[in-house]
Amino acid sequence: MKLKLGIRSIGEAGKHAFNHNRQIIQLGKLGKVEEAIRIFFNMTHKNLVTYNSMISVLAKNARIRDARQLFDQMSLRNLVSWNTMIAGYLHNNMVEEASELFDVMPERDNFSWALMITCYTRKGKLEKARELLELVPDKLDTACWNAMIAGYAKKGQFNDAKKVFEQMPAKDLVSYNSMLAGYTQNGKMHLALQFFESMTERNVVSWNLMVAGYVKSGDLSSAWQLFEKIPNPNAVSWVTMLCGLAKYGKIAEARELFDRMPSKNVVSWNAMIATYVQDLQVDEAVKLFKKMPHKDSVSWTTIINGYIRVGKLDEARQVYNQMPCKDITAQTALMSGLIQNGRIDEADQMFSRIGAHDVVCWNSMIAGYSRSGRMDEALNLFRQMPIKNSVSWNTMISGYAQAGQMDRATEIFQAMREKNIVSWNSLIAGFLQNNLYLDALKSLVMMGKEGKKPDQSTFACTLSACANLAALQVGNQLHEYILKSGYMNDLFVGNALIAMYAKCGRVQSAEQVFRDIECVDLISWNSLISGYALNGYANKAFKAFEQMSSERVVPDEVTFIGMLSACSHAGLANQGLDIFKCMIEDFAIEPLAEHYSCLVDLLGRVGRLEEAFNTVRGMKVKANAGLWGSLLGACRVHKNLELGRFAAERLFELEPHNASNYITLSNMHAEAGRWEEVERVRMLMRGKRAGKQPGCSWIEVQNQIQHFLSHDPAKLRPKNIQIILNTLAAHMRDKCNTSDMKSAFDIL
DNA sequence: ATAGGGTTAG
Repeated sequence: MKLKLGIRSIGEAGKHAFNHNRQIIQLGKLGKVEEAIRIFFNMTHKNLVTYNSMISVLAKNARIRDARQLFDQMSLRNLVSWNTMIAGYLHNNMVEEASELFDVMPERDNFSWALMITCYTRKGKLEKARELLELVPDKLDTACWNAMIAGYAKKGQFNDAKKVFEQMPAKDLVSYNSMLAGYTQNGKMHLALQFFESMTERNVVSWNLMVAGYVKSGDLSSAWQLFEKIPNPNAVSWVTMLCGLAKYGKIAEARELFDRMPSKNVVSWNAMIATYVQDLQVDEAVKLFKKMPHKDSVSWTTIINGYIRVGKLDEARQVYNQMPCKDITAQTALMSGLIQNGRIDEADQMFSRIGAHDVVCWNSMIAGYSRSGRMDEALNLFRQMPIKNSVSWNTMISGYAQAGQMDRATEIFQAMREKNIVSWNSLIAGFLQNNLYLDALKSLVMMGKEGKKPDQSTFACTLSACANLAALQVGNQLHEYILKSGYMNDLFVGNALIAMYAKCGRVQSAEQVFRDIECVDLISWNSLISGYALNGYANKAFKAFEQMSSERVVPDEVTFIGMLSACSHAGLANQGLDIFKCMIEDFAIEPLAEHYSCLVDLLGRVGRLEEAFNTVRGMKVKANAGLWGSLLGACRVHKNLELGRFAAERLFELEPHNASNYITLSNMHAEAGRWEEVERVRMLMRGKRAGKQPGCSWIEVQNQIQHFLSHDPAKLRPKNIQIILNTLAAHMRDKCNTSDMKSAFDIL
């Protein structure tokens, strides 16, 4: 009797534990770790599964250290406990820790081997994964083989993937899909289609892969055709197609699809909300958010981010406050919102109050400090964070680079164990930002030696640095490199090349690149037009504008900045005015301060100062320093002291520490013989402690950068350069009215 | 009920 009762009570306790274990797992999936932990501690009858489940939940919710602690505390472990812990490390990208456990575990099964192989493939250590695959005792278990195929396929090593695929004794559908994923994820849709059609058996995952592949490669109509043929589309199929439409701006079509979905899950709702957020239609997003039956943390976070993206921080905070269970993602979202609005100290307070930071949260705070130039605080956090990922390291590298501390950036870079493309890009961009071309180029070469191929952003950032520095020689070398590495068809790279050549004064090369690009976009046109403008080719700019219109490319704000500045550089005031009018009336573009700035420059140069000033008075946007600077310059040339003084005073408000504004005004007074005024402005300048940044320019001659500082001692210059400068000065004196050009001679 | 391999949302 007693025994029976005992057994029954154990049975009931077991049932109890069973239910609690399930609860723990479910809460873990919802990200509610704290609640899961509470249940765990309140359980009187914990069994082995309870511990295993708790370890899994902790590991998957950024509490990997707690997970390990619990694992170590267990008096009895089974194989699942070991596998769960290894899976936890896999989830947190901690391969070394996983490998240590794998080495000491008492026995291994197929799960253990597959886990470890996946660990290595995720880190890109394919040789290591391959070694392990050879050692797997059970050759018929497909998971290990499949993990290996996926590893090769994701890296684009199709031949290796295919070899493993053909070698494996028993294939299942996942093996086929892993191969297929390799093709679709790497944009090889031709191969993908071939493989897909050769498959005798397909499931919805195979179809979904194809649709996603077409979406990714920009072939929306093929994606749609395939989507419509899917025998039993599931939620993933619908969401993939929806996001495909959203990606190409077809918001209304995406909504239509959403309304047609037979069964919507949370992900479907979240995808639609994210689509509206991405399109900055936050009100629409909120409407759906309020309607959706079950909100999860992604739904809440999307709305919070949506409000932040449109600058409504208060609304974001309200939503956050209403959120029932604030997980780390939501906390980080709001914290980033504070950072983006420059409220970094509030963000830091919030950071301190967060209990369990994950890597993303640490990284966001570090990025916040780093972007505001507070590198000491960034470093402090970086040192404190328990687990760093590549983003953490890269943030520090670009932070130091922006702060002009390339020695520190290099130190961080060298201390990094696994450098990725972004690390190299950050370092190279840093060198370029700090005018260290040679170091940048050396890094580019070193990067190649270490087996890392530069990507489009390597080229885009190096080219834009070359453009800003007019470093033509480096730009040319990059161009050759780009041609060799096959990135010429990338629009980012192509457009950066156009801009580089244009800014280096090589209009013909810019045109050549423009012609070589297979399918130009608006940015390509804008780069070309700005290039013409910059180099004084107004007629070419006009022609390009006509041609782009005939090809049905619709100009934007930037196009018109280019067009107006083309007119301005060529002294074509009336055409400029016409274009300005056309922009507003025919293209419904609201002029920005930059457009007005061009207009003022345009009118000011030809002496139409009254009109320039009336333009400024009539404008709706706030005038910027560039605009007042143009007006002041024009007033000096055309000797309008009264208006010049007005413009100068606005400039003193906007940039009180910029000495050149004070100097221009004081020179104007001097030229008019008003010596008391000269003294007054000089006093004002001293009062504001305005410092003069010496005028600086440089050109590249035979791979050497030659710097020129205004008023630098002539003896520091090479003799031949000084001779050229003197000759130039003589030419200028010959052509111009000396008193007007006085400032131009400052450099000589 | 807890651990592995292929597809979707922040």
